Amino acid sequence: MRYILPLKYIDTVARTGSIRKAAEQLAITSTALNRRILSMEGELGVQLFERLARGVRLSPAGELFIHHARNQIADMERLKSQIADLSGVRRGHVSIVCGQALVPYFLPELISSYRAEHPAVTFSVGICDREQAAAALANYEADIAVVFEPLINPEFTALARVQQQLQAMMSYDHPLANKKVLRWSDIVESRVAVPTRTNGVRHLLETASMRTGNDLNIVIESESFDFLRNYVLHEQCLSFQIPIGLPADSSKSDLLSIPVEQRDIPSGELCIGQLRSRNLSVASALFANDVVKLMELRYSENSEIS
Amino acid sequence: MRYILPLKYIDTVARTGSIRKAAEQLAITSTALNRRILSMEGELGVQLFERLARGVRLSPAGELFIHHARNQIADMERLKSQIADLSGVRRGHVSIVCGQALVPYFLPELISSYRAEHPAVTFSVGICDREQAAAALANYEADIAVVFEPLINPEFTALARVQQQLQAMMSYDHPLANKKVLRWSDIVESRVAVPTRTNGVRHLLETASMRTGNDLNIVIESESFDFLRNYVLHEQCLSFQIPIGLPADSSKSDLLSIPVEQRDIPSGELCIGQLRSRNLSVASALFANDVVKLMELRYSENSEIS
DNA sequence: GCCAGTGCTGCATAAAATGCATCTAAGCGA
DNA sequence: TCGCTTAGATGCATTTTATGCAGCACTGGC
Repeated sequence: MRYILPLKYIDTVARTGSIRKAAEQLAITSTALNRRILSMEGELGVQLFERLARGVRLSPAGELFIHHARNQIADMERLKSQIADLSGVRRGHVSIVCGQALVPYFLPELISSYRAEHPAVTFSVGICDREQAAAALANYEADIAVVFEPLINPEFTALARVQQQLQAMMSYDHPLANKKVLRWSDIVESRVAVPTRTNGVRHLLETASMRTGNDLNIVIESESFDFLRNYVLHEQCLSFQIPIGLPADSSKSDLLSIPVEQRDIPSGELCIGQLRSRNLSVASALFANDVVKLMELRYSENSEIS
Repeated sequence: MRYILPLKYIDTVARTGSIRKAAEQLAITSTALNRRILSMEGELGVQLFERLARGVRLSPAGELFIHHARNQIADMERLKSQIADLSGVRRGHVSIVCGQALVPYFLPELISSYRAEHPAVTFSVGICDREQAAAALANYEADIAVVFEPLINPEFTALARVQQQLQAMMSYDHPLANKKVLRWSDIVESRVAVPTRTNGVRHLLETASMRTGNDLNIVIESESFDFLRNYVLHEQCLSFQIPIGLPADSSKSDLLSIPVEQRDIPSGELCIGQLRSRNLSVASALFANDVVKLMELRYSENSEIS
């Protein structure tokens, strides 16, 4: 869309923090881009960017403007998707950010079944921690975020929340393997492999640790759940996951997972959210709706039973 | 704003229903306007307008587009108002539509006191019936509507509602002048001067009339409350008004107003609303907030006492 | 069947955006 | 302190885009 172009230009400059870099990305000369910005500033009568020696930075007015611009760009996408809908084809793009727990089973299954119904809809999936997820929504880089234990933020609105009881993962020959439920005392006496501090699961563990005064016996810390999982196959220690990150049929797994007593570590919240007061495209809204339905179907009532 | 221009062009064409008329209004040639529309349609790959012999009409895709366009135009206004806010001046424009009851006291008082605080904010006030109010909001011609007994419509969202008990107005020498409360039987036995059917007050009267089977003894029907009011000064008959259309100090009035028993004619709802999912400009939002506060202060709890 | 009114098109012109070469200013390192 | 590099700004020629004029084809009403 031609008429949206000025907004995209400014958005790119804001993201790159440099007119020249943005110009390169946009495949035009820095001169042209520079002038567009100057003329836009002229029309508004306000400086959108502060000029620094090493580039540009959004001014307060620019912050307002960029929010507006991104909103309009997103709105345009939504409009195109709606118009495409009229012609019978359901097109569009859905951009998601999520925590690692969604990666192994939940999202792949859901997206593939969604795409089976709507083949013209494309997806981008970013994996990140809770803070980055919030930033991605705020930047309009993502339409939807699905995160465990989200940071409280008035800018975001939750479409659904479900409780997720912490699960301990171990090999079948682990000393605790015969237990039905793990207590905090079991955990502190075991070696554990845990995710890094930006992660929601780690956050729950830290909270329990603070509350009881018991330190965890951490032998491995990694940002990758996949790595932790693989490590537990080799050394007799515990790792942790939430139900949504486990296979629906637990018998098929090469690892044993046992729920952790809720009195010791309370359930965390898995939350799907979007930027408040933002209108999602048809495709995104529909997909978000599917996520909500499946989340609630699987984890709404009986989340305390593994 | 240059980059919004294409949207304004299309908006104007949609409003006038003719490219040539719109072109005239926009002070360009029809050729230029025509081409802009063609190119926009080309980019979208959809016809925005159906071409008729006598002009153009929005196609389904055009309906979607025009909604988007008006939203963006309004958003731009909001942005400019926010940016102006940064520089310390609270500028902006507030466009209101309302029923006649707001005309004599409520809105003039409130707007003048608002403007005393924010002299750079300008107002436009349209007087219309409930249906027109809904249309004005939907067309983005008005930001806020204040109407009595609004038509139910999922497109609109109410910022506040207060109950308004019907008041009968009469001269001080009217036979019913000594009553504290009027009953339906009093009304049907009197001559009455009533507003036209599009009005909310009339709607309440009609409902009561239907329910009881008693016809009103209508001697004058007028769309102007002002006229009705003046008429009651000359002939001994009843007219009707809601509290918000009466002076705060009733002793200052040249007419007597007596509440109508609620069991006979239930209170109607005075409602301030906006288009759902629309972001108001700073000025509009602030003013709407003032309206809500004053409405609730005056009429929230004790609306049954005149 | 005319006529007024509509949207659309070819061509010349006006306006705007772009690119190139260049300028000025500010941080960085020796 | 003195280059050196990098940033955004600017003058000018060029390309691209938008506009206006004259005229066309079509439609509905009188």
